[in-house]
Amino acid sequence: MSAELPRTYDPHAAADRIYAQWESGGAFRPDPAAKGQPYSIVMPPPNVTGSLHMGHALNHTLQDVLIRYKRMDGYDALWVPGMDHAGIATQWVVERQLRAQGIERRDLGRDEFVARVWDWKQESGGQIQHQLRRLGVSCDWQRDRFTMDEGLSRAVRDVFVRMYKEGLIYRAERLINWDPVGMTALSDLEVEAEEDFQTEIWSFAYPLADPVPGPDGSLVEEIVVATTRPETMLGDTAIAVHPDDPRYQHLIGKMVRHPITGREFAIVADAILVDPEFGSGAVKVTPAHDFNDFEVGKRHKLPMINILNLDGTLNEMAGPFEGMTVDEARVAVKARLAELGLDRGAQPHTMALPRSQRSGAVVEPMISTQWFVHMKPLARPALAAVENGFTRFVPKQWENTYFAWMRDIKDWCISRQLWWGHQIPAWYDEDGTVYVAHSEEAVRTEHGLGPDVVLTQDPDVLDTWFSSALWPFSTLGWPDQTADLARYYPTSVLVTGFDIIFFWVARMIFSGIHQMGAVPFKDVYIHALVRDKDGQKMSKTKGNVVDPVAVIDQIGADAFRFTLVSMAAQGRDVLWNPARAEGYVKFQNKIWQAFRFTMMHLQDYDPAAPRTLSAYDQWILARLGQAVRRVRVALDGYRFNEVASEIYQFTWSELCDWYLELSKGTLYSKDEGQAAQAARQGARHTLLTCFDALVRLFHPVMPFLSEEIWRALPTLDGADRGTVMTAAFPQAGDFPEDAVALDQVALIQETIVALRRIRADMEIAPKLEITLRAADPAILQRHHQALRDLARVGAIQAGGREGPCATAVVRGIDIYIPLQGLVDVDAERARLNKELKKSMKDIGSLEKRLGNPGFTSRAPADVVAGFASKLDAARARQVRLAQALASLG
RNA sequence: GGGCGGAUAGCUCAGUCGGGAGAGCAGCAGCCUUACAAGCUGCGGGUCGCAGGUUCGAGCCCUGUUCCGCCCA
Repeated sequence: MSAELPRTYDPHAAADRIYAQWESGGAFRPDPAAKGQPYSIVMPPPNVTGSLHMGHALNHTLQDVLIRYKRMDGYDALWVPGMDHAGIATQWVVERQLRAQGIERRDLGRDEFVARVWDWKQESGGQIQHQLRRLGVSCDWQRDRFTMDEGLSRAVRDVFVRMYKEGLIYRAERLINWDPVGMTALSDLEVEAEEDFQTEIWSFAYPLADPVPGPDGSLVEEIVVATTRPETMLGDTAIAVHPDDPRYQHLIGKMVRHPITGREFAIVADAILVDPEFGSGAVKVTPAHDFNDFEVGKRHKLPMINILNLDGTLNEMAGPFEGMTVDEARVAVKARLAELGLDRGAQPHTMALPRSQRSGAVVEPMISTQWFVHMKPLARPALAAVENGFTRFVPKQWENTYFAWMRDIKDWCISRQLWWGHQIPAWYDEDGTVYVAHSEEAVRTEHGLGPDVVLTQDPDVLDTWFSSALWPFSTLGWPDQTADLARYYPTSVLVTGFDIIFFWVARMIFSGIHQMGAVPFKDVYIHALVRDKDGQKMSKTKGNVVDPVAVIDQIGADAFRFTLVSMAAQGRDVLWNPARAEGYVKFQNKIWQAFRFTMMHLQDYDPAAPRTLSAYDQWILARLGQAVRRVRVALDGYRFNEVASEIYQFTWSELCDWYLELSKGTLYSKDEGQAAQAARQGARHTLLTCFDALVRLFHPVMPFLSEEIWRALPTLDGADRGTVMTAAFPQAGDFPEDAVALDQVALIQETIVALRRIRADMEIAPKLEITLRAADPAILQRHHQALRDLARVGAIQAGGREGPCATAVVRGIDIYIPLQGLVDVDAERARLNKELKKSMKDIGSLEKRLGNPGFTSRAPADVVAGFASKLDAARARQVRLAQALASLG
């Protein structure tokens, strides 16, 4: 059989085939008949325009690890996949394609354009889902949902109508963020600050309508203001100064004249807006184009003058500057004011420039009528839910981020001037009266409007996140009371990145509470961003993007996943380092080699034959049990890097480095005696047992490799094993502790390590056998084979030191290695001196600690006792080493 | 300006009771030993950012501080 196994593992050979078998075999679907509780996850829906990036790969790998673990552990595990319609992004993709054919969106008309978007979605949308399959995700594709599909659209309309009727959604004229390139309103969250934008702060003078005497008696004819946006002065409707500023007391309430339009307006006192330390201490106020000024306008009942068109050019209110872009107007206004002799100079200035997350355009605050969600009433229970632990953030520190945002929440602008998305279920009659209902028909019925009344639906669509906020229940069939909804809501855990805590997590929480009366998930596991190995964010412009699909092509999904899992430490960025990945490719191969070894020795395995288990067999099984316990604890605590670490350590450092080597003596023995045969069957049985459990243990992380090995392993009854996906996840109790075996093998390991060290230090040729001598060699003799195989020990004799010997002190026992003809005595003397020095340092530190009365009296007794016994052992060792040294003369 | 996170071996990072500092990679030395040279064996390498404090005892807790990153305004 082993002859059929390739010498090296090819991660690509069977991956696609295995995945197809899982999927067609229904292994991804939940099993309501499972003995355990439901365990459910809804996938953060990737954008339909997206392709797989490292963040997705990490996100989905972690979810897959959890869902595979729980599924194997007997839970009725459901993982719902899906995609997001990504309003702006998708509209842009399709618009760009049409434009390449010379077609403009507006020429097609709305219905035709939306139809084209659907066509595009059918053909090339969602390639990310194919890429996710490459990664091995085990979500239930039969439950695949899309935020624009019929069911979810109904949920969106339903929520909108309900919340409108509850007064939680309203339409109003407000200052909003306007994207002049995307030509749509944006929510606060969709505006990103470009930090460290270098500009200037430019000062100019407003002439007073009537000059007044200043404090010193001279005539004051102007007031100087400073701004980073000179063009907005066309919309100024006040000047503000601090009420306590002595420089301006005499000007409060006086009027200035607009140097371009001639309008007159007042100098007002406002303690909130004005920082007297900043600039001249006087601020121009443009209520229609600045959020702070808007508040000032409300406080002082100032008029609002909108100077911008929707495309960002200046409108008729800008007089001679009409039609210019903001940038052009800035230059022109400055020039005009300079001509008028009002320029008062400029200073370099660094600021944060608001940009649209999608289009990159500079966002303009603009007065506009839009739809909003009234947030305060929704935020209150959403805060309480997390405060009271109904939803738990992991790592916990993210709760603070959530709280901070929720406590200071602003109303949410949900309307977007786009065509692709959920059109707002609101209709207007010719008087502009608004009616909200599920459909035009419902509007007519509910409001008794006859067919003669002309109704027009609101052309705007809803923010994509409005539908994403419903995802945990809309995907399960809500508003219908489906069986899925009853069984799988609330979901068990949400796995996502911290960058969308506000966009998505928070909104799902208040939506779930409001619509369902229960939080949407019990845990939120927040993972980090994937950066490059130098900690830089991956971006196309930097050219440091790593394509996960290319990595999978190169090293396979399993090694890729294992790498991601091993790097997913809580509260830390994931720095993608190819060197780490390379290490796990080697690990994958290591598993393969151990598997080949196992299969080689299982050829003659007979489950029915008598077998005896050696101390090594019992030892590795006990260690396996410990590894299983630790892996489970790590999985339950979302400590993914520890999961990887435990699997790696056990497989390589315990199973391969020790057990396989220790078992060779038995396995390769030619002894045909009954005892030897039973021992061989015992070792074979242990190999099978280990691999059988080990592949189940690492299946959630490395699904393909585990499946290949699982299917190749023989079964006790010769029956088909089925898929490892639905095999039971190992329990620690399957492999009980065996204190005697653990202790005995630990002693042999220590002995072997000590002997190897002596051999290396003293440069004893690897092929030369050494002789051991000890006062009571019984235990060494019992493990003679292991000592021979792992440390080239020849004879083991009873006795003490005779002639020049090297000395190993293991657990207070002296073991002598006669050096006759092996090595020169000086080398051993040097070695012993080195050991002795170490030992004395050791004793010094222990004595110091135990000599401290504060320690002995205050530290817990078991801790003190622990150190005391360490000191005893260290002293004994020192004596032995000194004797050995003396014996060399 | 407010908040959060990080700083531990040459590099990348673990370190969840406060009880003698760890891994992988890199480095050095030796090995083709019957699963694996994508391997095996051994070795060297640390002022746990800095300064205080609490404690018998601090990488870990507290205060301050420097630098880096992120979020919010």
